[in-house]
Amino acid sequence: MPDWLAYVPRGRRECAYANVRLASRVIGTIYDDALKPVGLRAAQLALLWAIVAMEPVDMTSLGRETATDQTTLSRTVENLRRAKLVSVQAGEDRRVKVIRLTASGRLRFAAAMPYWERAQAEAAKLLSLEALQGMGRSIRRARRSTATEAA
Amino acid sequence: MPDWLAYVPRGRRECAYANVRLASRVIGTIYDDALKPVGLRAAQLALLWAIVAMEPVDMTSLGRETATDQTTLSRTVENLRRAKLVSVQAGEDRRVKVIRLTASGRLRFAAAMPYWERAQAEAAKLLSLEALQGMGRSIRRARRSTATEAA
DNA sequence: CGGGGAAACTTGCATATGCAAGGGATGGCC
DNA sequence: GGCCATCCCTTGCATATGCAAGTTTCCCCG
Repeated sequence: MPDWLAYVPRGRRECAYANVRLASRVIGTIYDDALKPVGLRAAQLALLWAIVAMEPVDMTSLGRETATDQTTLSRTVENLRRAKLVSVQAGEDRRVKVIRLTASGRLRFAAAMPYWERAQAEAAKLLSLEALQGMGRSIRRARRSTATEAA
Repeated sequence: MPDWLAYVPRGRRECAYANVRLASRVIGTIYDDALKPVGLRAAQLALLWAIVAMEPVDMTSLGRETATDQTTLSRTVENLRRAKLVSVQAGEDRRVKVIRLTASGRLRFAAAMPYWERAQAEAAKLLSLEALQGMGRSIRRARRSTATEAA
């Protein structure tokens, strides 16, 4: 048997990325389906959620907290802006863009919540939300500490 | 405090999708970086890996096992084909496409393994690979049973 | 055999994702 | 006051992702 065959995912050596991406796709589909009635994609609600928690917020902070590349945010935020869910204004420092929810963004966010609840319940049937939460916490903690030591 | 504020992720109600997507992005970056020397993206290695395990395999089976939409596969497999890592031929049933690794696909896969090991080790610092594996298993199990009951 | 429906894949469109490179604004340093 | 390094964001390119709709091939049933 050639060496590389030993790496084939038989037994217990599974690729961490393959697992997390599988989970991401499956869970994402659940949320996308559930949120269809409010016309939001799962990723959009997640981004709105972060903005709700942080507003008024600039692109850089948002990227840092959500571990998202600037360039991705630049465009996903623009999508939310086109949908009139957020406003984007130049800050006092005019390099900075200040992002806020609009009134209709708040309404849409609130309207999404019951559907989000259902998706969350659906997801809970597939995997442990607690495990997921632990995973998120541990990643965020690790990122914070590496950011600190890099500074 | 308006009702919707209660849903802001303070305390313990975190969105499952936000967590899994965060993990997916962070882990994906680790693997992408690690695999740069062999010129593979993490997603491409994951797909090659599935093909290695299943070849010769058709699009539909590959999609079922990896929980990937047909249309996504249609294009990601085409990318691998352009890179000459896999071959795609019409099956006996000419609707079916039969996917196999090429010789150079095998070499590249083998070459990627040491870098994959490093990425895997790096990922293990951020989260529990065992937890991730359990999550993957539980999702796959659930999907199999729903597929069965739908049949 | 000859339709018609079903199966397997592809194409059109839209979003998300990120690296490399670019553009404008700031601020510190002279 | 002017210059340049730096910061913040955007654009160009490439990949991944999936729904809706289309195309080709197959097979069953009459």
